[in-house]
Amino acid sequence: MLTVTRHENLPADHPCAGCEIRMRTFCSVLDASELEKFRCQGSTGRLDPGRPLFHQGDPADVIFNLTKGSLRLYKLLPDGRRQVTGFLFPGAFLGLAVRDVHAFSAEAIEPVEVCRYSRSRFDAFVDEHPRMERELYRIAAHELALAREQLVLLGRKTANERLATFLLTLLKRMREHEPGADLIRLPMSRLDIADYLGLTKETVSRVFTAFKTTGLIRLLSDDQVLVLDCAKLECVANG
Amino acid sequence: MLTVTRHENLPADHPCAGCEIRMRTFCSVLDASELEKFRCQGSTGRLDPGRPLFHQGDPADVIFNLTKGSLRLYKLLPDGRRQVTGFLFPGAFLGLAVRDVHAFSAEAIEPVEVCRYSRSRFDAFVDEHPRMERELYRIAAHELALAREQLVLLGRKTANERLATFLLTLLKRMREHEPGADLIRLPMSRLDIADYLGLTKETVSRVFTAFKTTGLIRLLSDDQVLVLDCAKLECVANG
DNA sequence: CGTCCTATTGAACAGATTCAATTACCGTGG
DNA sequence: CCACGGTAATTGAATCTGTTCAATAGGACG
Repeated sequence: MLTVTRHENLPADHPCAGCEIRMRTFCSVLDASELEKFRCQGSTGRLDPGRPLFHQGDPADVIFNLTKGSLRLYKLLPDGRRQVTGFLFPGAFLGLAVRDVHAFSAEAIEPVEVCRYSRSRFDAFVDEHPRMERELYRIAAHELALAREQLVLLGRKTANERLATFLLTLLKRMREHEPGADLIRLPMSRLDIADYLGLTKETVSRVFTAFKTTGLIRLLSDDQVLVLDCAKLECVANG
Repeated sequence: MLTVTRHENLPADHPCAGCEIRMRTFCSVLDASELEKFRCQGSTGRLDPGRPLFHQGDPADVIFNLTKGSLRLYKLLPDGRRQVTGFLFPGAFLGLAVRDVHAFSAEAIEPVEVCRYSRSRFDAFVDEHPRMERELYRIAAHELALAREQLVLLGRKTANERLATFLLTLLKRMREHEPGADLIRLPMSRLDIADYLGLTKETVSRVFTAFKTTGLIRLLSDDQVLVLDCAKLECVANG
């Protein structure tokens, strides 16, 4: 979602003080010591894989900074069909719903650590710091652009194109941290990927196999993908 | 997208002065006479059906208030596949891209009238009126929520569910203006609907026929749908 | 009344799903 | 160290939903 940066000015006892990632989103407005003001009591949270951080419909009175692990965000249909709307990685903020309840659920994919902040105190801060509004707007507008790209993927792309696009997005994210990287880690299951791409886990698996066969990727393990031919993958991604 | 309201304080020579709809979005901050400050020279625009207001990639230096008619917003894949990301109706604002170029194209569906405003003057105004930022954020967050609902539709719903959901959305919009209404006008073609719902025009047509056959709707004409059984339509929409 | 465009309908087809079976992997305990 | 059990991933075959391509019908307009 957004690039991250090292933080330098957190109190030593801060739960995030040991982790090297830090949300850059608010950096222009909010440094880490400012952020500190909104910390909740018992501000650190740990989640085992599969555990929910919150569910759709839960009151959105806390905001989170994901400091370790990864999350899936999803919506459910009444009969249980699931659409994963996104994956979050360390550095991401979540819980910034406009409504007072969450519009989707958030679950840990791997062991997760989050920092909790008081929503009401954060809101009050925003009231007093108008430039924060601009930051929030920027974030929402960025997410909106991403969501619309995903509309194109879900509405018009084939299974091959979907998975290729997905892998390239992850690769691009990797390369923001580590230029030239070609190894993608997939903490999420095939089912998660399928529910993100509007496919079934079987189809995702078959497309992985097809990409292996055609020399686009190599699977080092279920969750480690080596991108062998990035250019060709981009061709596949865009039809 | 957003409810509209009458305007009372526009100059008599304003191109929007004759139309009864007005964007309510900025009402808490911006009244119509304020908005007036951002008007461009030759601020009224008219568009014939099928004509573009702007294309993906065009510089986003003007913002528009749609005062008459309707627009489709869409993105294209290199090979011409199209995903319609939304339809806009009178009262809608558009052109508020964060980037300096548009991320999608906008075309008239019916004869359209827009009011043009200077983007740079508007931006300057926003700089001076922090509460505008909040308004912009609210809008973006709302659109984001809608886009995510559409992700569920495209990723996980069947053709029947998609069309039922679409008709209900339009009906709900109608009923905000006119409670109890059961007649939907469809200014867009079957192809537009198909490209919005991730289907083909043939499938859309077939589902319309199926809905007619099962007594859910009646087609008064190609672009007039009478909803006969709203409750049952809702059942279809949610699986 | 004829033309043009859109919508509808039909029939064959295709891509993805479903259901079922097999394989691979990982941690546990003998 | 290896056998075992459980979970996730892969593969196969049949099926199905929606697409594609083609033909027909319907409406608006000159």
